[in-house]
Amino acid sequence: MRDRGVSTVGHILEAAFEVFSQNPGASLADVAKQAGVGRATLHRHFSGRDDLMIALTLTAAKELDTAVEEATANCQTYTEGLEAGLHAILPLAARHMFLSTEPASQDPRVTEVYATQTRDLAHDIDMAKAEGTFDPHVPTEWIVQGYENLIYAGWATVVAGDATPKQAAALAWRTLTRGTCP
Amino acid sequence: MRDRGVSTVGHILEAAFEVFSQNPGASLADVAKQAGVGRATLHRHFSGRDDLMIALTLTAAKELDTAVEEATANCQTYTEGLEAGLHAILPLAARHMFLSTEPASQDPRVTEVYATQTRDLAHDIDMAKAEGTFDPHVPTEWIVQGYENLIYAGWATVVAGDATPKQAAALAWRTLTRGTCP
DNA sequence: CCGAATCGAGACATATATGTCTCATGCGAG
DNA sequence: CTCGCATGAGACATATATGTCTCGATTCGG
Repeated sequence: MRDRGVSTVGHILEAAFEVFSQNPGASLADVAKQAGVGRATLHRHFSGRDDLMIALTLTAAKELDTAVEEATANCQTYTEGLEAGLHAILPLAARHMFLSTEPASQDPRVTEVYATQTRDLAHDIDMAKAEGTFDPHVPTEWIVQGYENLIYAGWATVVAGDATPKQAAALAWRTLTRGTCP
Repeated sequence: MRDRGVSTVGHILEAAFEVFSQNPGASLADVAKQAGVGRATLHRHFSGRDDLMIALTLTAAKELDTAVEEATANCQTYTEGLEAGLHAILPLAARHMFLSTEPASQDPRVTEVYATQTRDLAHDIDMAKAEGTFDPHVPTEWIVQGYENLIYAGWATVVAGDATPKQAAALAWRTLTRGTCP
């Protein structure tokens, strides 16, 4: 197999992340232009908008998975893993957030990916509860939401120029665990 | 002036909040249908999509302002005010969140409203810092982001059926101030 | 060098969203 | 009751997004 095909698909996906991050309603022509490919070429690889969105979701999930696995490889506890994972996810948050505002895809692979991600995160949080990191009286569902949304808050802070990714991740973790009190 | 005109505009705005909350890319026809008015009637009151979005933004800002002012009328401290404001804002978050993903409007009224909101919140947080509620070493910009995003997290928790609005607001405030540690 | 595959550009048809217009209807004011 | 006004329904034109197709250029393997 030539690598040109793979490269083209990669360019399109990368361009789609950039364009849709800035404007979720952008046209496929905008994506093709950003990717530096013809509009027809985009359609050669993705049958349409839905198909592209599904590919973006699966790509994003894989990127996330890889980044988290790599970051948590040497972690001894679930608590450390969650903190390291937060640091790993934050720089990737921008490209993935627009997907959450997308009308829910009916594709079974997409729904399964989301379910797996949430389930795994909830599991790790439950384990971290057992390690004494989180109050057992606080619902795990809430901590999941807090984890995800504080990552988004961190990314927003980075975009605003008010922190580096590392600083933002540290603030997010501190807030989730100890809050912002003195 | 008859009240029918006002009522129609109100219905359209209300419908737009509902429709765009679920699908930011919905058509104006969808909005008109949800509002129970003709498509032409919508165009009689709003020149187009942009005009409608601006009206939604200003309406949302006014709703927020009213709710917060009412909730904080009897508060003695800035800290109490922030907590009461969080409780007041959370139930309204759903209708406003989609506006933040909208491509930034160039309308001066919109940009000014956003600037004022953020400035006021930052001011209150600075005052609450002086009251000892927040660590002065934590950037105010971060606390602003945390405040806003934990509200969103709370709303998401409510939508998921995992908490009541009151519970979610309490969890958000607790997390922002003390975190989720035991 | 030759052939196959892929690509960019662009023409073309279609679908949807948008904006404007007309006309008949309903409802309240006078 | 009659008039006037806002409305609903729908026709109409336009713009944009989308999906398909063709053709010539480029690139890589043989």
